[in-house]
Amino acid sequence: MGVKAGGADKHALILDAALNLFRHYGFRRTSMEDIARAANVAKGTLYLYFKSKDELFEALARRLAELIEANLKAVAARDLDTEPKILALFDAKLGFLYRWVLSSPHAAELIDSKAQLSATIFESVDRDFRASIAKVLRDGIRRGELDAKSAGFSVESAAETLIAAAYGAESGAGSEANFQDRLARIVRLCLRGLKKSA
Amino acid sequence: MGVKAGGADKHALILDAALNLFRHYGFRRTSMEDIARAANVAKGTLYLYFKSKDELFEALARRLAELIEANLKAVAARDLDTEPKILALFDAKLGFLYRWVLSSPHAAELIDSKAQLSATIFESVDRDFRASIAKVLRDGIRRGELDAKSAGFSVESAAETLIAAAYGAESGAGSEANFQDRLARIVRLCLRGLKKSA
Amino acid sequence: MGVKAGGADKHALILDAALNLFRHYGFRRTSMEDIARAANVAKGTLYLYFKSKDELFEALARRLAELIEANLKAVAARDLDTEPKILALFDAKLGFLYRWVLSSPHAAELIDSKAQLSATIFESVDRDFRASIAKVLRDGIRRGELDAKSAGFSVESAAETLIAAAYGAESGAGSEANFQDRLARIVRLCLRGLKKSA
Amino acid sequence: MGVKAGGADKHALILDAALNLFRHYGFRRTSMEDIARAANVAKGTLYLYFKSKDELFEALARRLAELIEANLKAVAARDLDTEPKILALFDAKLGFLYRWVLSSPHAAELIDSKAQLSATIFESVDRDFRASIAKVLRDGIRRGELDAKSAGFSVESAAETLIAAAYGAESGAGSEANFQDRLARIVRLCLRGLKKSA
DNA sequence: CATGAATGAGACTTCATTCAT
DNA sequence: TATGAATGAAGTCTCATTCAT
Repeated sequence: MGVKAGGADKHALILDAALNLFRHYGFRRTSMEDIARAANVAKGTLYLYFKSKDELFEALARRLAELIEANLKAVAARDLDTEPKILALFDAKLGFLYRWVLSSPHAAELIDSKAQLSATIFESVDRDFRASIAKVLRDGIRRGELDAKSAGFSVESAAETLIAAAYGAESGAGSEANFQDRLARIVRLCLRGLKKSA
Repeated sequence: MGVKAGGADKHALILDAALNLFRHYGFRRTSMEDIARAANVAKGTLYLYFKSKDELFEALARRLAELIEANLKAVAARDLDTEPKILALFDAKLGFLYRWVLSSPHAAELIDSKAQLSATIFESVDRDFRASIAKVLRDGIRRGELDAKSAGFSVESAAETLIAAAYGAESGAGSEANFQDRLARIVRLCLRGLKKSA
Repeated sequence: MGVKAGGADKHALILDAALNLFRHYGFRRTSMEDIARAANVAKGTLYLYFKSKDELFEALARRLAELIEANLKAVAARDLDTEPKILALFDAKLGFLYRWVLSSPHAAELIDSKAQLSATIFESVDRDFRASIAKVLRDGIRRGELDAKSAGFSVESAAETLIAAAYGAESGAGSEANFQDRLARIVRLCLRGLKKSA
Repeated sequence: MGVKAGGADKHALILDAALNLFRHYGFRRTSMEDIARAANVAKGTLYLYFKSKDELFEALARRLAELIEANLKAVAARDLDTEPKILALFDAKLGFLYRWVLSSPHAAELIDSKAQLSATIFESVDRDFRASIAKVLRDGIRRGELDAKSAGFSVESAAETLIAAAYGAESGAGSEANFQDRLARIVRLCLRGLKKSA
């Protein structure tokens, strides 16, 4: 996952192996045995680093969340126009997620696996993300490009709606290119819906 | 699923029990034993009606698809304005799906379970759905309410984008009310994006 | 089994179907369902004619035994030389058995299935058979062709030994032609061993 | 099987337990649970050593084949007269098989169980065996004791016929003593049939 | 820290047999 | 007699987790 653990950090090594297998075979079809083999450690070793298969999965989710958080921070610092910025933010979160999880044929299972769990982990990321999007919208409104109010939306509602719509870009996208396309079109369409009507 | 089979039609009885359990516990956590118990039949009886657990699931998917198809047909026949019609169509498909599947904490697993399978089964429904949405958009354009072209979309592209966006209404909606709200807002926002810019 | 039951005698009809299936798929791999289907009756009907699967098998064995007994009687009445008569007797029993049972890839299972059972059923056939063979040997001795004594055998012992040897003709014969060949050679060799040493 | 593994070699321990149970109850009537219990291991442990019940059986067959092969080699090296040698060879193969398999009431099933499988495994043993028998016959011919040709047999045909006949010693022998008796008589009778007719 | 043999609950599926019609 | 839907015991195999070394 970007972090190509050499051999020292078994924790990361195991997580890498696990993510890889989960993406290819799904959570359930991947046995602890498989993970151990892929990580070149003994089965028992997994339990030295993770209390259970579920906790291993949780750690994975946590790591993804951290990486996304970092991505978001980096994008937030960049100076971009409204639409490019929105797109960049979506790419930092959704795009990243797509590449590492959603593109898997077992995405659904992975997301489901411990839905509540993931929810907790991604909560703060989601909050930050919503705030970032809202901020961009607010900037756009301040600059007179957008006008949520006349469209009947509060800024928060507009942000939430935009985000929800963007999540739809994944459903059955098939390829990342297609996913990016859809995402761009959804964003474009929604932003147009938020434009000041002359 | 609406059809509360009395005791005669065991096929439906079993499917009802299964859907119920799948929604509550997910596909894998629901054993054939559980289904049998819930349907008040013996384990072996399940195999008189369905060759395997997978086929049982398939039958369930097929039934959902049929019901959705029927819903869509009914809505398509109604005479409504653009936005209400779009919403009604989405409700006939997404709303229905939400109520029976997506609202489950195990929705993802259910959708994933036999992704390819479901894909095949829902293919024709999806096609019809896309066609219906596109038709409404075309009508809107003809009546001068919408103008996809000036928004930079072909009708097909607009329909696809709208549909994708609408699918996002589900992600973490939490409750049907919230889901309906989001859906309405997404549709409103997107349609506004397709309005003729004065 | 020669008796091609028309439709009146369900008893025989079922046995025919069963033997056929047993030969092709073995006792265990043949379900009562299969037999019922092949016999064009309902599963429950089987239980009107046979108390259980085992009893059905038993009836089959009994029928085979009867047919063999009849065969033996017919051959015993024929006027033949020593070797041809021995061969004819073996064909009436072993050959018949080979054609209907031993040639099956599941012969072993069929023979085993209820070994004790079959033993009882075939006991009298075996006794008659041994007696017939012994009689032929005695005739041969009387005619001066054979001389069991100088070979170190009593007539009974010679008969038993010859029969045992002949049973070996089946083991891995592969085809009936091969089986017949082996049988002929074994008989020839053994009879030569019983010849008066000049 | 002679090798009473203490507790270290579970592989052998399991095979011993399995052979024992198979002999008493047959292949199918013996469940993996039974084998596990008899070997004092957990069900899952069986699958650490054998991929499936069938493979367990296969391993058993292979082990028997190896032991027989060793037996044959030992006997082949001994310097014995024609008849004793033939008997010793038969005992090394058939006798051994009788003691470990054929004496079981479920012998047939065991032999049948995976007939093709066993066939492959025992193929080379059988080939060696046939060669050994043929060699003894050839030696006997060279020494002038036997004369296959005047009996109308080639050496190979004589060997094959003798072997086939010997296999008959098993059918319904009842006890090993009886089996050995029959075997001895069959061999004696057949060898007498191959003697030079003065 | 690391190993991997061992465990055993639990899952799916088959099929001989019964019984209400 | 005849039916065939229903039963449920029994069987094979998987895999997360533990623990002695």
